[in-house]
Amino acid sequence: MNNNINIQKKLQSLEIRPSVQRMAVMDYLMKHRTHPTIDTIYGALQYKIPTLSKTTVYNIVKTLSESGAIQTIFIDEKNLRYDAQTEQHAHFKCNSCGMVADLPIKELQVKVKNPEKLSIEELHLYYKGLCKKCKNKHK
Amino acid sequence: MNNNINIQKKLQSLEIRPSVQRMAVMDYLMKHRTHPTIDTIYGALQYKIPTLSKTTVYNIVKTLSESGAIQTIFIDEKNLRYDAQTEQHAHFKCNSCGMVADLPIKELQVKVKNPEKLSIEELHLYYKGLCKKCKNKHK
DNA sequence: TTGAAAATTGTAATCATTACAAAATTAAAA
DNA sequence: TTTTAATTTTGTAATGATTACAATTTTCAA
Repeated sequence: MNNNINIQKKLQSLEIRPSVQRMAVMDYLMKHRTHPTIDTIYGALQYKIPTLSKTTVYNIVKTLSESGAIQTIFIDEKNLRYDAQTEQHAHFKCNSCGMVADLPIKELQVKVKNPEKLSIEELHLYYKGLCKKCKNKHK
Repeated sequence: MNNNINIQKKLQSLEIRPSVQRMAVMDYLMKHRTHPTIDTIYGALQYKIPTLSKTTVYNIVKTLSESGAIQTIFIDEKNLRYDAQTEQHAHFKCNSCGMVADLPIKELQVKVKNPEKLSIEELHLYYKGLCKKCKNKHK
């Protein structure tokens, strides 16, 4: 698979050694835009890499997140979630089923009062509500 | 204190019985716009209400949050935080000291693609960066 | 005054995450 | 290639926030 080569290069460009485990996590996140939790990632990869440890998955997402290769999402009270899409976009969480989706931003214009001169580096946009399925059920 | 009467009325209007504990938590959140954690709230109130249990604080913020009296903030990987300000405003978290501040919104214009017809109910805006103190230290 | 419902409390359980040390792997030096 | 050091992975144990639950207390209405 030459997809692996891309991931390998991507990690190397961030000075992250492309171990089997790291490539697998990165690959999984790039192919599954579902904002998975650690458990989901671990559950999906443990068959491909039978020796995989959940601690390793924790270590890897930490490394990837600190280097900016992926994003950590704080939208759920239970688990952190991870996202390989690092360009700016909003997230939506269904308050009923817990599903998290991407919402591409078409237009964004925000101005906030900042008298304390806080040094702003990132902006995160989270929407909450009901997904289509849950909305219909609740009727 | 006639402040208590306001809080009492506020809770009653939301059909929440104004117990001593609930009034104290609501009062604390209204007076301390610091987005405290459960531990902070409990730590501050346990002297005034010596019988107070941390479980009660959990129960109360849940009740208040479900009724819309307060907001639950998902901005920190460790703890949930609570905010009595329920009008729309953004939050800022310092990536160094962890402090959370309010940022009043002067102007907001967002349009997102929503092909899945997700039923959007709320929007949360989170900024992250460095507060003034931490910014200066890091130099 | 009494009894039912609601709220509070303390303890135990759960569960996500982190700490840590040992084992395995990789890269670099000789 | 062999040796050595650094890095990564792994499993287990610890931590810490939150929840479950049952007992107690308080409140409210009959």
